[in-house]
Amino acid sequence: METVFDRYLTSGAIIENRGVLRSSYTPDRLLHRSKETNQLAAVLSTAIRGESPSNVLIYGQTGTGKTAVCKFIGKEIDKMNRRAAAKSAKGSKDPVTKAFQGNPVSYVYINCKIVNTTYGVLANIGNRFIKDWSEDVIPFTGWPTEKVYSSIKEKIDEQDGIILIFLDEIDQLCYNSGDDALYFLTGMSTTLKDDKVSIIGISNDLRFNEFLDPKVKSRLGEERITFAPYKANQLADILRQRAKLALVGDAWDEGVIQLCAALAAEENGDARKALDLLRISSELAERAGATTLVEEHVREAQVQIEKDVISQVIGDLPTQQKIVLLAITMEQVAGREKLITGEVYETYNIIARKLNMNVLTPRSISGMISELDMLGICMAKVISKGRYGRTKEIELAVHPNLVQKVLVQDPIFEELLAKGGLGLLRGWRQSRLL
DNA sequence: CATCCACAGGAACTTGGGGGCA
DNA sequence: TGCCCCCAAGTTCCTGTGGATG
Repeated sequence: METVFDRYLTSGAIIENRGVLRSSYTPDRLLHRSKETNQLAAVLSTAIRGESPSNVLIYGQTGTGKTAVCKFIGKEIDKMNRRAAAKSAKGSKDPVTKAFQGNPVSYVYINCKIVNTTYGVLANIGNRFIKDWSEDVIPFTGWPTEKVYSSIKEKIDEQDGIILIFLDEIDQLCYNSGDDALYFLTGMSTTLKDDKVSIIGISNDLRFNEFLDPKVKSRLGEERITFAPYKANQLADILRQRAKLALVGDAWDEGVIQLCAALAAEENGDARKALDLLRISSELAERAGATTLVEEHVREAQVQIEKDVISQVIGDLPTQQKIVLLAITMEQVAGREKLITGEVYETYNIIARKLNMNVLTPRSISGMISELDMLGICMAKVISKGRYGRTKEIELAVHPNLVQKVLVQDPIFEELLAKGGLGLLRGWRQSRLL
């Protein structure tokens, strides 16, 4: 019996192995990143030899392979550990293995965009490292941070071997909770009996550590590795490597690869973007029933990605921020081109009351407008209107229909938008005057 | 040229919901 | 049960400010 899922579940005419096209997939061989991989391996190998490990800061824009290289290194460490374990029984004379046996290496990878508090980072390290603790000894909240710190320090002290802590998007950690966490972690290696903790910070913001405590800053930045953006031809190599693994042999050609690479190269050589283009265009092509991927699909994919990203961001906004966005959108639909903070607040106030939501203070709304600006959903420029004060000039940066389309899916806005759409504002204004 | 508007945006504090520990 | 902690979201209080206006 045929179901609606069949055509999507059976191996497609174009895609054979979808996972390979995701940017989170780590291939066996990283193309065009051997220099960086070797640099990192060289720094970390001093730790493996038992010398005191350096901390490393890795810089590079999004999609330059920072995370991929770190995950690759992680895989290699796993390999080494397995090799050392296998050979230990026979009393190996292999010098590499010998070095490794003396200093087994373990590592944690933490994404600081997700775990962005001092407590969270420390608890994560504790829960993943401590061998003789059963899982999740440290609760996700409850303990004093100091206690988390001292107990993991104590356990690490007892344990043999080197510990590598990969902190991806380390800048997010600093924005959110200052340098407390890094202070703890960089301090850990100095207060332990032996040096055996190394922090590998990954950031796409070159200036994130400017305001850190100088001591933390210098300890953290002992070694620096910078990742340059990929060139178009390098991106093409990467795409070709993945396409061979992921796509049906004769369903794609060089032109498609070149186009994906060229479009991504325009966006600061972002490999993630390149892979997304290839993956989405293959999916679009398959869904359209095509048997070969052509350049037209790639162009469609580009439009699609753009829209998806924005929809995703808007959909994930907290309710109050959605109300602010709706206020800006409705004003704009009602014909106002440039709003100021006060006007947005007034409209926000009306909508929030219509929805029976709490009405927040102007200070909070001001902050939310700035956030919408940072997310690229609206543009908010601080201007001075002289006698008439200093404020932000606010303008929507996305299409109002897109906002409506996304917000209508939220049950909170469903009724309101289904009834009157974005044009309700004038009616409300008039009824308020009467 | 000082004034003063309408906020910007930092910082400390509060609230409410998660939890631990004795 | 009471007192301790963590954390995010929001509030309160605050000082700062570009430039049209009188």
